[in-house]
Amino acid sequence: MLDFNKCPCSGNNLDKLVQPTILTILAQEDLYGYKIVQRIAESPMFKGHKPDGTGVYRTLKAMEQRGLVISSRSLTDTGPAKIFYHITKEGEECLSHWINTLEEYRQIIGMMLAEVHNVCAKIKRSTDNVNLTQD
Amino acid sequence: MLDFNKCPCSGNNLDKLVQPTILTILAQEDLYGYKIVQRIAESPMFKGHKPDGTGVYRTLKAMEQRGLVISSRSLTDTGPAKIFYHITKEGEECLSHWINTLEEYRQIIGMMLAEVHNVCAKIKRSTDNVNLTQD
DNA sequence: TCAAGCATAAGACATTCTCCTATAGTAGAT
DNA sequence: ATCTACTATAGGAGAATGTCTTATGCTTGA
Repeated sequence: MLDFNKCPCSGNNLDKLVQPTILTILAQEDLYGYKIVQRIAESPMFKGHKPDGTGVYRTLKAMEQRGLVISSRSLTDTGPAKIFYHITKEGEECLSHWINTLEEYRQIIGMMLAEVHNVCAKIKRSTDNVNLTQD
Repeated sequence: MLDFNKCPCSGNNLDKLVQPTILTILAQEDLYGYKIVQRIAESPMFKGHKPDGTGVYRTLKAMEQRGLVISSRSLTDTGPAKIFYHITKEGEECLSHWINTLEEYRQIIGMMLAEVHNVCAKIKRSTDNVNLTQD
């Protein structure tokens, strides 16, 4: 039997939206990787379930190379070394681009939804008809 | 200078939604790979730009292995061999699951949008203030 | 007969994801 | 005192995905 929990139809496909999530977090305050992981976990799309830490650290480094954020080691702190990330002007610009893109995504998903609804309703009707005939 | 056209903030991140798109297409009529590629291209998220054919063919095979669709070679046709795909009961069930998932995605993106809007407005205000002070 | 489009698909490389492991410091419990 | 759990970062490896090139062979029209 098909396990729909392991099917993309049950979600867990919004991974690529981690980047705007990080930018949104950093637009509000400078933070280090570990805390960013926790904040991402709190975001609506992760619902408390932490994303892979390694992935986030690597994403942050990639984002720094692309000039969206800059990092600095914390000097004041005792405890394990933290690497704080600060959003750049380009990062802010990138985030404002995301508004258009997210709006487009929402529209596209809305259109898909309308179509899927439509198609599923048709399927249901024809299934019901079969059942009626059989009864 | 950062090229935002190559940034995910400019879109092209909805690749994983190819599967529900295929299911939606096949829920309406049996079709073969090449035509499916064209239909996907027509879908709102691809805006006329064709997805990679190899990828679609492989996705279809994977979907068949998962029991969402079944294939059959066309017998009647002259011309190059076509492999028609037909949606299964499980495929239809999967598609109906997608309704919930897409609805959730739309909600999540809506929440993200609200937050990004909010944050960008703050950034804009503080930038404006700096400009005012400078003038 | 030549080019363009139809139709499928393997190969190969790049990118991305995820799991496992390693490090090292801190805080609280037993 | 020492042990466990948590904080904090990160490399390595293999799996999964994505994408580009190439190959095959048929059809249609110039």
